Amino acid sequence: MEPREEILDIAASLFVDRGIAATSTRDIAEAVGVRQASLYYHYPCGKDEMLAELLQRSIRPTLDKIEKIELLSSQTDVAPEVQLYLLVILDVRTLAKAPRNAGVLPGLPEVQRKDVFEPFGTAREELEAAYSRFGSRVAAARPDRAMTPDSKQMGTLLLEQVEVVIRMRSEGHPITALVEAIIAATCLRICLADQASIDEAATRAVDLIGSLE
Amino acid sequence: MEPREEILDIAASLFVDRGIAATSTRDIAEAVGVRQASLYYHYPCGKDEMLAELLQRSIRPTLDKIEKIELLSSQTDVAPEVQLYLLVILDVRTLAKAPRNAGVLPGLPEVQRKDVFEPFGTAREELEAAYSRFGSRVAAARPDRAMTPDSKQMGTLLLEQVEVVIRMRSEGHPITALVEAIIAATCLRICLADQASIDEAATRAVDLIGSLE
DNA sequence: ATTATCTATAGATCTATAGATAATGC
DNA sequence: ATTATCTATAGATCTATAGATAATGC
Repeated sequence: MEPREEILDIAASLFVDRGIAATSTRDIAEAVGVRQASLYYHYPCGKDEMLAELLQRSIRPTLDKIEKIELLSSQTDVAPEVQLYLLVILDVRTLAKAPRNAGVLPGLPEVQRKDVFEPFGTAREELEAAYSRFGSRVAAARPDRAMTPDSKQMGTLLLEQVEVVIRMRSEGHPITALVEAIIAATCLRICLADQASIDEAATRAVDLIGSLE
Repeated sequence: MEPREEILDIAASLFVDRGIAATSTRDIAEAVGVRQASLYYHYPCGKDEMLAELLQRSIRPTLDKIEKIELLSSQTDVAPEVQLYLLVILDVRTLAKAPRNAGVLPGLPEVQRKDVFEPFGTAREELEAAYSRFGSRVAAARPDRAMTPDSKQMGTLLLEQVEVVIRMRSEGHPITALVEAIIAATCLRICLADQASIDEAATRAVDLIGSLE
């Protein structure tokens, strides 16, 4: 691994384990096996620059996936349940694969207050909007509307549901196919989908997912 | 409010907004309107002591609630679905009322590494064990066991589900009765409860909750 | 005498820069 | 000449303590 990449990887693991402010440039340098000042050769702006790069990379490949799903849905006929199921599975997998579980970083208050957080924040809003759109479409077809959250709450609830993956990883749980399926099913249930349509969506999604990854 | 209490409240809000390491004793003192050194009169051990007290208070009143629910269930006949529903609602309300949304603190990596975290950590494990126990009892009665997580995963999933409340508060969403009901219903669905038994549990829970609060 | 604050500061970090050194590639 | 590291350090914090001061309660 080139030095810049190695520094970033080690910074990620320290940031995730201890937080940003609690990680000094010296800590990073020591873990890398280099002098503190040498980090500035690769990252002239220090920790913030490393953080910015980590956030940049975690601005989910998922945003691209949304476009792909919507494109696919405009070409062939894909039920709303299947669209949501696909989005959830792809997002869960992205989070499950993120190196060092870097998905925790955007949730840290000290990170959210930094300037470098901004682009990530707007990207996250787009993602939430997509969840809100997909979820509302599933719920719209249901008879019993009493328990339906408004569409903004819906977006938040679905996004939080998917991000449970981040917390499971933090606690050391492996993200198995069963966990994936449970989270996807839970999301559909939040939109009041019944068991039959969930099972069907799961089957359809498995067929389609290859063409989206 | 007495000074010690006011300091704690302001510390909580700064810790939640910026993290612990990123909040200096000076920041706290300024917000309180007192000199930095004066904090040590009330909190001789500084920030760690404040944090310890905040964690102490958030070691959920919920642990008491578990005992109450189990006591009640041993006296009268309470369906497993109702027991879980009650636990979730009481836990959600506890988190919803926590001052300054202090429930975020135990989730911060810098907090988890501190010595003062330990008692909180074991309390959280007890809570997770209770969720695991309650959830497994609901799932045990269901015919379709394929989608059931093992009981350790179950505990984590349910606990994470309830803690979505913390994240919703962080994002500014009010925790309405509808949100409460959705979270409780989602927890039951994770245990594969069907809609009819969820509706029934909700009704029964409303009757019983007064005697537990 | 006790309580609650203050001022001043020692000592410990931590970041980021300046300038030296060595190795590599043309 | 460029690249990648190093040593040394200025300047900016930040914590926690010592000791002074003022107000309160016996």
